[in-house]
Parts: sequence; structure tokens; C-alpha cells
Amino acid sequence: MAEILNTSNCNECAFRSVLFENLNHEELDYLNFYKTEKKFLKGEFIAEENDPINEFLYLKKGLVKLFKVDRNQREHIISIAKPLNFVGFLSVFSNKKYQYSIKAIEDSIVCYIDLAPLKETLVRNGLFAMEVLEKLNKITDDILGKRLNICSKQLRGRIAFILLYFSREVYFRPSFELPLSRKEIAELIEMSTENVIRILSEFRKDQIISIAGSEIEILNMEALERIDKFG
Amino acid sequence: MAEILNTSNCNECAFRSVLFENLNHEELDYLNFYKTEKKFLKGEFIAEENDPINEFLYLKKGLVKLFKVDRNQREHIISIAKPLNFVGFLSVFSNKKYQYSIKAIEDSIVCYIDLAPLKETLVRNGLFAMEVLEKLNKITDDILGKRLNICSKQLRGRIAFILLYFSREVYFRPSFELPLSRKEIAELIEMSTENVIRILSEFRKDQIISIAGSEIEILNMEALERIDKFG
DNA sequence: CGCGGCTTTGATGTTCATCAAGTAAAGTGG
DNA sequence: CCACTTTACTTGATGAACATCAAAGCCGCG
Repeated sequence: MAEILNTSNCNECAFRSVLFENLNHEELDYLNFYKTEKKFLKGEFIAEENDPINEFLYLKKGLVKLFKVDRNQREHIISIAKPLNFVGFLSVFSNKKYQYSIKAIEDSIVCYIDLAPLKETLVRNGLFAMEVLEKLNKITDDILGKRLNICSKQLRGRIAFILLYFSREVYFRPSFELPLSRKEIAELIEMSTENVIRILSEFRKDQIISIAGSEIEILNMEALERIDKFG
Repeated sequence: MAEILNTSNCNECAFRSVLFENLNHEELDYLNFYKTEKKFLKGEFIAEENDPINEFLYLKKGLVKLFKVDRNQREHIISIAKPLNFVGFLSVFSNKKYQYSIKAIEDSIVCYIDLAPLKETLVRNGLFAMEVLEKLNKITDDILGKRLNICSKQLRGRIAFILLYFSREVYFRPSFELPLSRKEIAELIEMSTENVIRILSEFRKDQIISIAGSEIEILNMEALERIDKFG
């Protein structure tokens, strides 16, 4: 399934300064020894709910979704994770099993670090632990904030919110290709697929966005921001 | 406003083993020096959104709500915190300011530990940091899980959920006094006050619960669980 | 070619918030 | 302690927001 890559060394990783600022060369070499790097194609599972958590994993490249499936087989997307978001952070220190599934929504590269040596390093290096603590705190803050935001808005506001999210926080451009199907967007912001489509069309008619398949361009940013804020 | 208590020593605190298992006597004495204990009456503010976070705080006794106020003056309750939930955990390591307000919903005692010496101790003692990491992870997992749960249910299911929550996780009894007004329950599970009342009355008519003011008794636990699960 | 999945639009009905009005409870000032 | 005000609670009626159903077009794939 997932292709195992010719693993690069953490010491040379571009993300080192962002993620592991407080580790020295020895510590990095140590973790590097317990590290695997895997490549996933769009649509492939990276982890499945109830799998045991044996590794700490983070996204080096790509885009993934974290989601749960409820008793009616309906998916609920908890969060979209992009590189530098520690994907495995949500439950890695509090649970033995994944509480959700992870799937690549763009071709992705994921680093796997065995959990035991990582924990060892955390215990040995308090600065590193503090760093992880801060990042974890930030990520969960962010997820929870977005969830509260979505919960308290009505549909037009939710669509505006999610479009602004992709534009501002993922692609850094006013035009982008939606990495999610209409159905997945519905699952992310808790509404029906039909209404996702309907409201997107509405925005198109109002000249707020233009749509070509999954290609979206935001034409009137101010209007969208107003809808996000007051909708 | 809040009464400052004759501070007890952390070394003798009953919660020590639960919260600070991995600290030795010296470390505890050190933190104890930077600790204040305050008492709040029901309804009093413990912290307000945008206050600077200078202390790490945790609830020793009582019950508090964490909430935000939106642009329409409507409150949104993020979470109810009970003793042993680190109240200040949500943003304490990721933000300089509180992202939400905290208010006592029962008479409460809160411990304040200055943030700087706490962080110092975290850096010096990796085991302690690891412990905090695990607890923080658990708490945010829990809050997020509940939020997702609430978002994906309709109203009857939400009411069932929140009644079961108080019964199972807060009071450990089938009968209890609701610490929240009907309005606050509405703010916690994102619905209108009128519908909270309506559905509670419905449950009363169906003999699932009995109501006497804020006194609630669950009469038919199985029915409530069914509604929680399938509603 | 035909099948299944994704997208789109319209029609219909349900769920829910809002409005209105009334009662009970709880605080406030004389 | 009682009139007065305010706040919480309650019920019913109405309409808006939204999900669901139905049908049709579109595309990729075996």
C-alpha cells in the first residue's frame, strides 16, 4: 500500500527548526533511527479508528483529513491537517488507540517516529517537552476554536468560513482547487451535501466566487468575510 | 471580590498524587511558594476573555464554566470543568491571553500557580512535563469529543447527552441539582432556551425524568441512553 | 456500453428558532 | 413585610432554516 521512502536524516530535514528546535544532534540521530517515512496517494488510509498508536506521526508534505464514522455510516471530519500540524497529536499521549481515522486528501508524505523513544526523549529533555506542549496546545486550541465557530454559524456562514480557511490557511491564494468533494465539505461543516452545492451556487450567482469543478476563485473577499462574520 | 484563602501547602494537598505525581518535595515547596488559593461564589468571574494569563490555575473544589461571548451578546459555553480538570489548560501554553471567560457555577476554590516557575519546573523535570502533556491531551480530547458529539446530534439527543453527562461524569447519581439554568444549558449545547424547556418537559411527560425546579431525577436510564445514541 | 459515484436543481416536509404572552420565583426598595 | 421590578421559566403559534427525497446530467471505469 503505502510506499516506504528512502528515509532522509532528521538532522537535515527542513522542518527540524520548526518542530524539533530544542533537540541536539545526538537526540535527532537517536530519533532518526526509529523513524520511517511513508508516501501516501490521495485517498489512501494513513490510520484507521481503533488502530493501536505505536508511532508519533507528522505530516511532511500533503494534506490529510481526520474523521470519525458514526453509527449511520456518516463521516464527520474533525479537522484538516497540513504540514507542521502534528497529525498524531490529538490523542497520542492520552490513548492507546486512534480515536479517529486519517486519510490523505492530497498525495502526502508522513514521518513515523516510534513512540517509546520519543517519550524517552521528552522525559530527558524538558525544553523539548515544553516545545511539544506549546505546539499541542496551539493545535488543539485551533481545532476547538474552528469547531465552536462552525457550530455557532448557520449554513452560509459555514461555507464562507471554510472557503476562507482554505484560501488563507492552506493555499495562501484567492484561487485554489478544493481538495474535498462537496460531500466531504458537508461532513466537515456538518450540513447536507445538497446545501453545500446550493450555497456555493448562490455565491457564484452573487459574484462572490467563481466555480469550475473543484477549482474555486474568490472574487469578492470582503463580501465573503462579511458572510463569515455575520452569517 | 474573590476571597484569598489561608493557603495550604501543596505537599499536603489531597490532589497532589493526582496532579503532581512526579514532583518531589522540593519542587512542590518551590511551586507552593508561588501559589495562591482563592474562593469564588457561584456566579463570580474567575477570569475574563482577553485577560492576560499570568498563572496556571486549577480547580480544587466546585464547578466552573468556560465560555465565549459572540458579537450578538450570546454566550457559548465551551466546557464545564470539575476538580482535577486543569481549568487553565486550554490555552495556557499557547496564548498570552485567555481565549474565553471562566465563571463559577458552584462555590469554588481555585489554585493559582505563577506561570514562570511552573514552566521552569516543567523544563527541569521531564517526567512532570510528560505527565502534564498526557493530562492536557486527555482533557482536550474530551472537550473536542463532546463538542463533536453535540454538533452531530439533534435536539432530543443533545438534551439526553447533557443529562447523562451530569449524572455520570459530575454527580455520579441518577438524581442531581442542575448547576446550570435552562438558558445556560441552551448555550452549552447550542440550541434555544425554549427548546431546552420543551424537550425537558417532553422527557418528563414520557416518564424518562422527573423535574422539580433545577432538581432532576433520571427515571428511565435506558430510554435516555437510547435517545442519546440514536436521537 | 452500462454501471456507480459525484454533482446539480427543484419540490416537500421536518426540525428548529423566534415571537408573543403568561406564570412563577426572586430580588429591591420603601 | 408588602408592592414593585426584574429575571427565570413555561407553553403555544408562526415562519425560517434546513434535511431529505426525487430526478436528471455528468464523468470515469471496467
